[in-house]
Amino acid sequence: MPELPEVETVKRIIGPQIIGQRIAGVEICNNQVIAHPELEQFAEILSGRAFTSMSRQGKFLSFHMDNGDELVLHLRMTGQLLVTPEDYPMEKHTHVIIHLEDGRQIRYIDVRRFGRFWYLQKDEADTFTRRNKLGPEPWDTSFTANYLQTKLGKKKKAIKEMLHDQSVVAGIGNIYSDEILFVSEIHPETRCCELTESDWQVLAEKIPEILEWGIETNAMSPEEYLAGKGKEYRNTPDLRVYGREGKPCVNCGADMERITIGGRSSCFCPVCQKKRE
DNA sequence: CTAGCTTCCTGATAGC
DNA sequence: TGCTATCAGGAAGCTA
Repeated sequence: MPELPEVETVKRIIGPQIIGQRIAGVEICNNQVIAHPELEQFAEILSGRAFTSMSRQGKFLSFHMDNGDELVLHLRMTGQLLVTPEDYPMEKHTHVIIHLEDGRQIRYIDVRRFGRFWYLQKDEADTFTRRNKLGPEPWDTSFTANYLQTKLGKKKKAIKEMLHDQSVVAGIGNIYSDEILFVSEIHPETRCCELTESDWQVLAEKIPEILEWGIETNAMSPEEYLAGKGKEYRNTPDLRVYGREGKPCVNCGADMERITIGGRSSCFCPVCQKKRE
């Protein structure tokens, strides 16, 4: 699933291919993925605009337009963006096709159709995307051990669940939360109120470290991306934890275990990640 | 305010 | 072999 590192990867791959390009037309094959404005307006308003830059906030992607408008996209579970030649084979779950003036296309593919587009005109108040509810990026100066401890230190919820709360820190999903807790040597079920000051310090350090590592290992060429990696969002990042139930821990060799926390599967090493007493 | 449950959606996989 | 049931999960919406 695309999390912060994968969304950043999409931005880095797609951005350079489309910046400066003008939109010739928009085809919408499935209206569910357009959240705002109304369908007819969406295609109409995009046509003729040119892309000036791309940015990312948490798991939200933004395309900035030459007139100050902004196209926002959240990929949710299975959303994919591809820049293709005109005659590139069409994938089954293609919902939006943005035609560029040079003939290439930006295609939005989403098997489960949870992803959403919003088009915001310059100065239009964003009451739609909830980006204003996002917490800091992991690299913000405000993202510190003290911030985490103050925000979460009294909560009874499992730390694993709270790492997914986008208002605490933007960008973490189920895969990277497992990786983060593993390198932090914290059991995913540990209640936030049971974590020590040193745990919060480790988390404040490991969260940006793991997400940066994700971005670095995802690095790939646009050709590799189009050839199939775009489907996985990541370039075999060698996950140490996620999906390794029953396999040996890369640190100690013990069998990795899997449990369900807040409805999400969680993998961890029962030896390296002990619960706090 | 929080906790817990449901919804959205399809494809992969498990079980019979 | 072929059917049905379950699971996967980001985030919002709902109830208590």
